[in-house]
Amino acid sequence: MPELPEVETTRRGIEPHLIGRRILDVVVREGRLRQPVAPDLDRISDDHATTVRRRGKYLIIDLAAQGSLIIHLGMSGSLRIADPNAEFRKHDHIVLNLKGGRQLRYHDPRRFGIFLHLPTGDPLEHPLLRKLGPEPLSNAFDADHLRRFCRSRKASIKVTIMDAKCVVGVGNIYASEALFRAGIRPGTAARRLSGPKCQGLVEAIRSVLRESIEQGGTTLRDFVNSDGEPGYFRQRLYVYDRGGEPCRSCSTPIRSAIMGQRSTYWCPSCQS
DNA sequence: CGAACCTCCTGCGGGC
DNA sequence: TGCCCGCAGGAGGTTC
Repeated sequence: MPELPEVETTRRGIEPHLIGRRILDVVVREGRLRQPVAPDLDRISDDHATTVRRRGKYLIIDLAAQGSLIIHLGMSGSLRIADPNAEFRKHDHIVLNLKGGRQLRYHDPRRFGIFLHLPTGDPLEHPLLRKLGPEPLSNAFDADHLRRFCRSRKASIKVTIMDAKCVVGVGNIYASEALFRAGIRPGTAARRLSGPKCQGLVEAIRSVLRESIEQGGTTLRDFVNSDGEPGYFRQRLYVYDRGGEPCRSCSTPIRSAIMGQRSTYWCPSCQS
């Protein structure tokens, strides 16, 4: 499931194929995503991308003349650079034919993703992006910010760091992993986190995301990069999806519970 | 405002 | 072996 590292891996993969490369045409094979895909998406034909950015888990492709594209991979989405002669797979929903004999394919079995065209305006001001919290790898995300955000929260720290208004890009996998690194139990009330604990958690979130990006993200089932390859961070997960298995640090069985309607994992010995 | 819950969808895996 | 059921999950929307 794409979180920040997987989206960043995708961004890095597609960027060199898109910048300055003319879009010959667009084919929407299945437009029923989380929001309907614009039926006139092919009006971006003959245009080209000037930048490929990421904001949280959203990808933004700025076009030279026709505004921008906002793409979210949802639960099971992926963007791949493909050979136009390669057969379509089930769930290849949107195809951009690029000059130079390549295709960008948006693939999304569960169709929780988003593929929007904004003809005009700043994509960062779009309602989906406008209220997002700070980027975890930016200076705006620090212990002070986290502490202030947590202060008014009755919810657990795990649910809190998954809230995009607190910090973007931290999904279910990295929430559990970051809390393990920081030695904080996921069920701890957010408002009860001390300053030093907030500092440690900020650093843990940053390090786990950075390292996962270096490994090309985490592949549990669906995620592949723009070349169709999986990410390799899964083998570095300490707690996620390891319920009942021995902690990789102290051998205590990893516990799991549902928090915020999401499966959550922690080591009862390493995290207090 | 925050918190809890619902919803979209398909693939997979457990159980029988 | 094969079928069926339930679950997984990002995040906006709804309700209280």
